[in-house]
Amino acid sequence: MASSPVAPAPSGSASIARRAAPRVRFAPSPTGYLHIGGVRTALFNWLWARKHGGTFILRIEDTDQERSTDDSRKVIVDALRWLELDWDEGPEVGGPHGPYFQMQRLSIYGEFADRLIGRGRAYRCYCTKEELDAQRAASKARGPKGMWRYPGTCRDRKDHPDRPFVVRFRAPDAGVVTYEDIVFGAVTTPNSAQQDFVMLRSDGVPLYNFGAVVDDVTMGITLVSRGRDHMVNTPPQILVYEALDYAPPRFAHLPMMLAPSGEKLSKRHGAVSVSEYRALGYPPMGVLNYLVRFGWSHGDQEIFSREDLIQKFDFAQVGKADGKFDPKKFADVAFEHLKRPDLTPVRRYANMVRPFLDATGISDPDEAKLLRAIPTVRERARSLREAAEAMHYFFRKPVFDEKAQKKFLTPATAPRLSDFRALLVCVTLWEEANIEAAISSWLASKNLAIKDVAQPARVALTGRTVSPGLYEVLAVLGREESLARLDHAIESSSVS
RNA sequence: GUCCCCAUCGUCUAGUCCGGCCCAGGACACAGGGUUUUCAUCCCUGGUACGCGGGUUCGAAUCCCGCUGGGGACGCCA
Repeated sequence: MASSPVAPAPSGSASIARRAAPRVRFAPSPTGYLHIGGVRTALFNWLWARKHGGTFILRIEDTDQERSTDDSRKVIVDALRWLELDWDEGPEVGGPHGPYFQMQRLSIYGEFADRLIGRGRAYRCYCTKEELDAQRAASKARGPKGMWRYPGTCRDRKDHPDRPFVVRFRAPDAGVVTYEDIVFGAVTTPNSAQQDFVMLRSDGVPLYNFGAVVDDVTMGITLVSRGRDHMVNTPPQILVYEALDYAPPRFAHLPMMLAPSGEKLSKRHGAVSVSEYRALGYPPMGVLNYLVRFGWSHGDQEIFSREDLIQKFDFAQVGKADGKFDPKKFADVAFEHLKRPDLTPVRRYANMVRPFLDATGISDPDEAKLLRAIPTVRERARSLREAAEAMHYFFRKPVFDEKAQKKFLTPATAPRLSDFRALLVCVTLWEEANIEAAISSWLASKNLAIKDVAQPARVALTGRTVSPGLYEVLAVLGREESLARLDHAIESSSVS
């Protein structure tokens, strides 16, 4: 297998040999939704590639045919696209090292397995699953402390051309594997702890520790970053690299993200999939920002734009300790992104909030009005869903909240509202500052405070007692619409 | 049982590599207060942490050892 073409080395005279552009990958198995912990892994890899002008590869590890589904593949791809974690090679974009689905690479694994068998580093094992299961059960029965390991029954057995077999790796009996983890430092594991693991199933489909290595080798992966739960797989994988005569890539394991309770983060702890967070109305960068700060830090900085992150991210600042997911902190980080126009420009905000507006029945909001409305709801909406809830009444006739109407739109308040409307008619240039100025002088002349009209006017204009500032609401609504709503409210107050 | 990893406020973390600037800083959360036309935003104040025990040192959150606690793995799952 040809080693992969990487970026050309800097020309000869350069005294400092620069490391070649990294090739990293995210390799999910399409067996469900895209877990938020998986996103963090994808993000760190993506960041590393983008920072160093490297290549980010998406590889689908679909060898578990029982659980893999095409739907799930689609969900993962959609989620990554939504998060804008774009891949340079992989499904839908192709690339020179494909295919990027493991089930389409079966012949490659077969080749590599044969090579290992030829070198005596792997062998065919004819033990049946039933036999092995029986042995496992027996050892379990012998005592709770006896964990079963494959005893190497077929290590020196002769080949049976007519019997089904799996291919096992021949693990060394002595020695150690040591590797330098970028985040955890030197990790040494004795080979005596390894066993002859299965590389290829009886149907020729590879298992994780073999498939991943073959793919990483043939795809030219230079750095593998994955969850700490995979750290135990690294020594056996390194053994395979060595048996194959390839230099292993660098490894950077990531501490795990647990549920607030300290358990493994799963569905029963609430939203864990990207699609759920998306549906809840959190912006992609909010999700990414929370995730990146989980296990990584850049001094005291909490909030990052995508560009900022690419510039500042480094595995050197990744911590080793596992942590617990905090929904409140998550919501706050997401809110910060929604609040700040420098992080979420108004047009982007508009695009993101539209589907949520649509869900409230506003399918084609007036663009100019939407752009005017967004700044007024930014700081009171912690999610896009809340944003839609906080502004849908700008786009349709308000429905009066019953209690609000009873309290603020009464025959007693009607005259004041009429006065209020009359003064607004005189405002020629309909802008917030002008509106405010006009109202202020009217208030002064009448010896009133804004308090005295604000709530009735608010209910008249929005239907509710809670809304952005009165002047802002008027400005968003526009002259005609404001006057019309006031008219309607005055009418219904006098009637009641 | 075997192997691997980890350990600073309730939570995410800075500080740990190169010991003194840390009687430990930031953020979220929590409690109290302020600004305010509603709701928010915003601002101020407060409490709470270096798991324990030994070393080394003039001096340790920082270095070493042990303990305890937590996590991961031991599949024809990934």
